[in-house]
Amino acid sequence: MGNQTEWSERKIGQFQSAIIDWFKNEGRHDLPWRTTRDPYAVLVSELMLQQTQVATVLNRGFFENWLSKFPDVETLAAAEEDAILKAWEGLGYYNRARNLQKAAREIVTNHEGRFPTDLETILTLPGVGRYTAGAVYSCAFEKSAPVVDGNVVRIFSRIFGSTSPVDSTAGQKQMWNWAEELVPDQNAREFNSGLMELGQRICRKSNPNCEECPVRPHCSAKQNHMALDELPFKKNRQKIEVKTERVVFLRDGNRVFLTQESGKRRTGLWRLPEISFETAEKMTEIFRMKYGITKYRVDLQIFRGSDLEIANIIGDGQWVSVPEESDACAMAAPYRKALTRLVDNEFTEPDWELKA
DNA sequence: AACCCGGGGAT
DNA sequence: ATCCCAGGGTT
Repeated sequence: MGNQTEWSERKIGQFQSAIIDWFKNEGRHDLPWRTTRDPYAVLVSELMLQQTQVATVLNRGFFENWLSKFPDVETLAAAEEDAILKAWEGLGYYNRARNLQKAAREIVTNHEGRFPTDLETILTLPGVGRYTAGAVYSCAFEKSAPVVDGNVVRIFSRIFGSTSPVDSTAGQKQMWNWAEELVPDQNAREFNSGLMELGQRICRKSNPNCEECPVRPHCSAKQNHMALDELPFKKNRQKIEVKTERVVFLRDGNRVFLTQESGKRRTGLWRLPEISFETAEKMTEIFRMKYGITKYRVDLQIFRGSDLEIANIIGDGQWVSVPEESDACAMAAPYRKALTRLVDNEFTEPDWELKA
């Protein structure tokens, strides 16, 4: 398999038209980021959608909420970090929110507040890689640039029956070469959006709906009866590690003690204070839950503490009122869930103790 | 090239 | 329980 499709101009044109027509007829044109051509709004959507499913952004109103709080680059550039993290709470990959603000600040200070209109300059914005630059360029400015996301990778690997690993530099390069060759000069927005939506809804990871696929005649994997579920081929699967995390629930009346993350992970977000194994040994465990983060499977254990243990808490913290101040704190999803449940139990059942 | 960064939807 | 999602940045 070389770097070119070896498709004729005529076949390429048929493929492009099939995708564009399918998008025009079957695409979801009501998605909030598709009813606008504001490049800032499109950028917001693309950052939110990085490694995040459409349903997650859509169903919880993250996009609309963000734009209501930060309607333009000037507002976002001037916003407090606490506010942007709170608006991003639950989406994960919180550096995306910080990068979005950095990008807004660069547009304000380096580009006179006007969103850059050429692909190369868009690509220089923080948090914007080749995919996001191409998506903004084609979807907001309706100009031609290739995009390769997880959907496009899946479609191309099946269309071209490619078994070379996509989680490699060579495999990625191949994908981008195909995208460059296939993206049309006109209607790049419809083509790129259609390609991705086709991957999301028809050319799915498992159980693809080939019957309704507009490019089925062009699909090498389908025509050659290859196992579609095994494409795209990947060589490496990540190994999961198990970790135990011990945190403390400190309550004083209607206030709880929280600390702020300062490492590389979930930086700036508030959490239940972490304690050592030795400190935890002297306390009573009241609640336990499991959650996954990146490559870890975390067993989260929550202990009841008193003011005396604050000296043993890692990092700086402060007492916050419940629910007023605690609701305003940006917290990672597991701690938000735990706190909600802890507070709920605490104020309804004085001597509760729950470990499952 | 390998690794890190969250959380959840779907199976 | 596992894969993977409208990826990008750092090492």
